[in-house]
Formats: sequence, C-alpha cells, structure tokens
Amino acid sequence: MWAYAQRNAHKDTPKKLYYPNNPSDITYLCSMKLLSQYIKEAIQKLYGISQCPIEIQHTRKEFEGQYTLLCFPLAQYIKKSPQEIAQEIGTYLHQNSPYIHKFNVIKGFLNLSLSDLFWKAVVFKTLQENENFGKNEQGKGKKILIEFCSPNTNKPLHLGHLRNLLLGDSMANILQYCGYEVIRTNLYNDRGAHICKSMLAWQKFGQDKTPQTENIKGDYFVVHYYIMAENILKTQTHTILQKWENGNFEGIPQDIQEKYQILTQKLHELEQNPKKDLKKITQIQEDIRELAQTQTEWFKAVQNMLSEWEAGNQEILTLWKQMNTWVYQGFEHTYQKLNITFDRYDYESQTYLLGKELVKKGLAKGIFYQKADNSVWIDLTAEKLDQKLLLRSNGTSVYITQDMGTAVQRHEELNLYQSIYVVASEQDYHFKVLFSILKKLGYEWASRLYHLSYGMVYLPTGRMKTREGNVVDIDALINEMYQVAQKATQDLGKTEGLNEQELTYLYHQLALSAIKYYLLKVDPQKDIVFNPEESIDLQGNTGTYLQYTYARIQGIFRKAQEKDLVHFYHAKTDNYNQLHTTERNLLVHLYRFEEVILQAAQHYSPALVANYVYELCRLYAQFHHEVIILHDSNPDAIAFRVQLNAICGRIIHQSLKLLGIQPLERM
RNA sequence: GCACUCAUAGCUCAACUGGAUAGAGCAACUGCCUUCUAAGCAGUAGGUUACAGGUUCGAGUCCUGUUGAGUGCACCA
Repeated sequence: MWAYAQRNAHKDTPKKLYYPNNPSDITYLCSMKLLSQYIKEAIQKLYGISQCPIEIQHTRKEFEGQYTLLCFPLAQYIKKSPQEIAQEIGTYLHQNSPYIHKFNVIKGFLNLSLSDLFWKAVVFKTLQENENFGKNEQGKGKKILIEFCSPNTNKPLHLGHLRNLLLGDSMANILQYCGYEVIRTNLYNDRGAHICKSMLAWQKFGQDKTPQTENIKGDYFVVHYYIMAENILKTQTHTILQKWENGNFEGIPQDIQEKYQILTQKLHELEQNPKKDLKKITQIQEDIRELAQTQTEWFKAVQNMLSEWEAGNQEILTLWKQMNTWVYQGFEHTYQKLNITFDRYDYESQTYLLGKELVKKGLAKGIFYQKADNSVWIDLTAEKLDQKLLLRSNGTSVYITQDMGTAVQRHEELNLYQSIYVVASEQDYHFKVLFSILKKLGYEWASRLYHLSYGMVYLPTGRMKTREGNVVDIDALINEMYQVAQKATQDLGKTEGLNEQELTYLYHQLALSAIKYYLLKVDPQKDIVFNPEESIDLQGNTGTYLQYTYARIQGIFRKAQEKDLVHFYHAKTDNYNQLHTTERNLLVHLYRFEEVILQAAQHYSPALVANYVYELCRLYAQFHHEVIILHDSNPDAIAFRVQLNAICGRIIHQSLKLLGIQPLERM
C-alpha cells in the first residue's frame, strides 16, 4: 500500500496594428488572442459584423502555415459557406498586412503563413532579447503551499512516492516560474500502529543495533524491523485461525466469536454460490484474518504501546524519536540523490489533535450533527457524497478532522492563496469530502484548494506491497539506472576527457533524467505500468534524448565561442532573411513556450512541459541535420544559426529545470 | 451493491480540451557518419480510437447504455 498522506483592448485601426511603433506590441500578434482581434476587425470591415466567435489554433504540421482560423462557426453569422468566408478573410488579411504573406484554404480552414520577416524581426528578436522568455507574473504576490511526498515513517520510499515527489517538485517549479511564492512541504505520517510495530520489533530483537552498527541507511534499518513485526503478526494470526477452524475458542470474547461465526457463514454461502464472486470471497477472507489478528498477543502489544505513546510515556517517546530520526536521515539521503528539497516539514504527531475546535464550531452552526453516542457527522448526501464521521464517540479526531485543522491553520498562519495536495488518486474521495466541508464552513480560500491526483504506479506483477516485499524502492532504481547509463556511455566510448568525479556525476544525472522524464511525460491522472527491465530506454522519446540534444547544442555553442563567432557575427543576423524550413519550425515552436507554461500551471500538468521540450528537441535535431550550423558560404546564416542554437539551448535548459532535471553540458 | 477513474498501433505514450488525412518513440525492415556528438536523421510497415447508440456543420474528445480494468465506500491513516 502507498504511504498515505497526511499524504487591453485595442482601439487602434487595423492598419496601425499591423505597423506597430512599439516592438512590444508586435510580440502580442503571436498571441492568438490578439490575432483574433485583427480577424474580428477584418470581419467588421468585410461583413459589418462585430459579434462572433473567433477560433484560432496552431496549424497542424501536415499543412502549410502556422495559424489556422476555423471558419465553420462563422458561417451562421455570415450567411456564406465556410470556404468562401475563409477565402475572403484570407485575401483581406493578405492585402492589409505585410506579416501575412501567404494563406491557403482547405474546407473551412484558413491557414495563415506569417512572413519570415515576422519570424525573424519579431519572434527571433524577442527570443534573443528576452532572456526570461516564458516566465510570467500570473502569480505575483500570491503564496501557494504544495504538499507532496508525505510518507509513512516505517519504510523506505518506493516508486509510488517517486511519482509523487517528481510531480510535486516539478509543479512547484512551474508555479514559481509563473511568479507564485511557493512553499514546499512534506507531511510525515510519524505516528500510529505501523510505527509501533517497528519499535516493538526493535525492542525485542535489535536493542543493541543502530543503522551505524549495521552500516545501512536508516529507513532500511527500520523497515527491517517492520517486516519482522509483520511476520510475527502473520504467524500469530495463523495460529489463532487454525485454532478457530478446529473449534477452539479458548479465551476469545463472546462478541468476537459471534463475528467469526457470521463471517464464516457468509464465506460458506459465497463459496457455494455457483457464480463464485472471487473479489468478495477474498474480501471476507481478509476480514476474518483481520478479526483473528486483533486477538494476537502481538497486536495487543502494539495497541498497548500506542496508548502508552499517546499517554506520553517517556521511554516510548524517546525510542519513537530515535526510530523516526533514523528514518528521516535515510529519506534526506534519497531526496538529496533526487535533487529535491523541501521548505518545511509537517508532522502528523503535531497536527493530529487539530480540527476538534472546527468540529465544535460547525456543530454550533448546524453544519454538522451529533448522534446519540456523541459521535459527530456531516451529511453530504446532497452532493452525492456519503455521511462522514468527523469525531469519534469518545471525542477523538479522525484522519479528516486533522486535515481540516491543518488546512485552516496553514491558511491562517501563512496567509495562503492556495494549497495543493499531491496525493494518489485512491484518495480522491477523501479530498472531495475535505474540500466540501471546508467550503461549508465558509472559508473563502476553500474553493481554491486543489488535489493534484495521480494514477498508481504498478509493476508488471501488479500492485506493490511492502509487506509482501515486491517493491521497487527509489534508491535501488537509481542505482540500477546508474549502471545502465554507465554501461551505455562506456560502450559508446564517450568517457574520454572526463575524470572519475565527472563521470560519476554524468551517470547519476543521466539516470535521473531517464527516470524523471519517464514518469513525468505521462498525464498525471493516468496509471503507469512500470517495467524496470524494459520500460526505461535510452533511445527515442526519453530523458536521455533530451540531454543528448542539449549537450550537442552546448558543444556547438562552445565551438562557436572558440571561434568567436557569437560576438563577431552578432550584428549580422539582421541580414539573414530567407529562413530554412527547419529554422522557421523551430521559431514557431520556441514561441509557444510561454503558452505551454501557462497551460501547465493551469492544468497542473508537468507532462505538458515534458511533451513540449521533447518536440522542441526533435525539431532541433532536424535543424541540426539539415544545416551545418558553423559552416556556410553565407556568414549571415552562420550568425543567425549560432544565435538560434543558443536560444534552443536556453529554452531546453529552462524546460529541463522545470521538470527537475539537471541539464548536462556534455555527454 | 453504490460512487469515481481509465480504455487510442504488438508495447510505452501524444492529440493544443469539440476541428482537417489520429501523431511520436520502442520493437521489425531499408537508407545516411572524410565539416558542429550516429545516445542522431530520413523512409517502409503498423489504427473500425473497447463495443452500440445519440447530440452537430464536425466526436478519440460531450451524453446514454454495454463490456473490460483499476480505485474508493472503517469510530484505520
């Protein structure tokens, strides 16, 4: 099971617009919103219609042009066929703008080709001069808290956490790039029965041992005892079950016996049923096992320790702190390897009592209700959710109560604009309920809470379970990929000129890029089947390809610098006017960077950045293949290409950083 | 039983959120290294977008139903 989380309107005439005095005006021409302004004015001129929908999209690459106006929706406003309309608007724009030098009409699609003058004088210039192209200030003055990773402290981090960590880290980067002040927090689920299990096992078998004496990472050290505890529990449960099956209920309370009888009866019925509902049968079997488990010595000892912990038993608290510290040290090591950092850590042991006051408040307001046994509930059936317990009959809080408290506390203390929870999709329901409760309590920020839900990561053998040992943990995965990268590099004979330290860095970063890109390029919502042997490739659509492209770009850049081409030719790029197709394609795509960043932030999807940068690298590879950047009879061409090369490098660099990948200067 | 999510080439993923002839990579086959990194480029082949209806100028995308897979429905976290 995963670790749970705590888990402008323009008033100028069209003509003026096409000949802007201020260069910054022109840059907006590319923004489809502004292009739509011009088209609106064309329609106004041609047909005298001022209110109609303008739909523009990027032209698909199998057609000529860069922007496409969809004329189908216009047909009902202008009483003509979409083709006719496309033809007329195209002609008008062509005649009235030097930037639109060509157009073609296919069915109701008007494909506009902007002139090389536009791509050179406007786009290229913008990219060249604006070092921060792509950055925006959408989030200026707004503070966002993003909670991610959020593991239990009884076992090492595995693939599920990895996807979580990468999504959280990348999302935080993207939001920062959009001007938000981002606070990264990690909420440790540091209390509960699972921790007590490790503690008990250590007390019994490991008193004299520490991670240092055993020379292993702290989290591995602790999980060793956790598994030990689970095995004891399993054995004891098995013994009890056997007794029960033989009718021996010595020392078992009456109510447990009755429950057992009811369950076995149900199981019997299900097994007799010709339909054989396997899912239900396993469910009942699991219920029986859990029932037996509650009667084991070990389980009782765990429960006992848990209450001692809650009562503040010093000896236990000291041990608890010690165990957790070992785990944290292990985790930190893994974060470091991943190159991921947090701004703060929250601990469930410090938040689990929060939220009770809120429940009282809600009760007073009549938002919640109390049952006869004193437990407190909320009825969300009107929103197609169920009734949900908020406070137990003994007055203690449950998971959601503390999440309510934590949310309110954070927002009040930090004055947050928004909180984002990166938590697996199995908790979709929990967050729906949580957000709904907070809205009902009247917090204005509640409507901006966001659950960044992501699909599960499965192995080809199915779901990972720590208890069953079929887990791919992060450290092992990194090591494995490190070796793959090392072997590939050595086989290709690319180790020359690098010392051992540089090689270690190279292999490590290559391993990380492969892993990170592989997990981030997939839409967060979708499940991933992860095959350690086959899934991670070094060729094609991979992190390695991105690094390779970047390294080549930097190689050329260095060579250009050696030849002093960068500065020498800088002034001459203006003379280069006839663009190669691959050059134009690159400029078109480079210019979309800004838009992609906004989309990624809006949809909470680093995958959009990943797909963007892959496409950019592909276009660059074509460009690189078609022209020889540093050799041409026309020096102006070289000047331009050296600059274009540098711009590609910059945007790829930036994209990789947003994905949490460290770009490599050579490989 | 109820709720939510997913289903696209043999495999892993796209498709700018309703637009054109559904695109990439891997695997297979074929070409390209005496000028910048071949971890690359170009090409061939591969599809009734799970199935059936519906909405409209237009559906992989929206609605309904069917099938299949996953997840959730605890006084656990």
